Amino acid sequence: MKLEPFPAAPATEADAVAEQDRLRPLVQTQGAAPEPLRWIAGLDVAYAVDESCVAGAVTVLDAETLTVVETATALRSVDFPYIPGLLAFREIPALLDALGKLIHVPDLLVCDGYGLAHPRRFGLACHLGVLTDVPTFGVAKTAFIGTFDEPGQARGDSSDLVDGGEVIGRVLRTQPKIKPVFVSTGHRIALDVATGLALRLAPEYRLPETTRTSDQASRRALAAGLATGLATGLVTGPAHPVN
DNA sequence: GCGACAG
DNA sequence: ATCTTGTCGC
Repeated sequence: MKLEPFPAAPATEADAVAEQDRLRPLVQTQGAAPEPLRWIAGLDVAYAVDESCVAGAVTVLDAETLTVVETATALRSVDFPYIPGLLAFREIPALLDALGKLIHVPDLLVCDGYGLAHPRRFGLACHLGVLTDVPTFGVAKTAFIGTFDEPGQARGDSSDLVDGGEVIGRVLRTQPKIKPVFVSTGHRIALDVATGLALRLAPEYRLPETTRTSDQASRRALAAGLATGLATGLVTGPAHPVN
């Protein structure tokens, strides 16, 4: 897997937007399920209470059994503020660090958040996909942009997420009568394919096993890190506060 | 102008 | 995102 070194955090919000505009043309919005599909990676991050430190985690699941075969984590100091639409700039550094520690090469990356269903059609899932060139899609827990009709109440029911007259994602009910999740293409995979995979990854709970396991891994890594008093050896990316 | 706003 | 345990309900 390609692992482009994450460029220094943008110095300004405008620079970050420019970076997204520069990379957006590289996104591939179509694609069948990866073949072979053996290792599926789940990615998530956990923040310290003051959001000064972030723990990124990647769990690799066996595509057949959905059991975790490997976990990699990385701690970083946070060098970019949370700005809706620019989430990737604060989470990707830690996630790339964690991906770099993997022994298994993922055939698919499942992100926490959005891909094309983004103000500039370049959410975290697209960004990570372009940087790694691995098929990617995002699964978000809450609405961000777009409008949609309430999907049916059965597991597997879904409806289109629409914005500006185009379908940018899908609202998917992974469990009967349970609040749906939002699926959107990240890179090299079609929305229908991503939706099908997302459903497969959530056979028992509302969220895919990929996000459940990586969420837990990131929290453990953060807790362990804070306890170990890593306040000294934290990987600090080139500091570039915005505003 | 005002409010909303992935994690 | 994070602060947070038990508890009501199927």
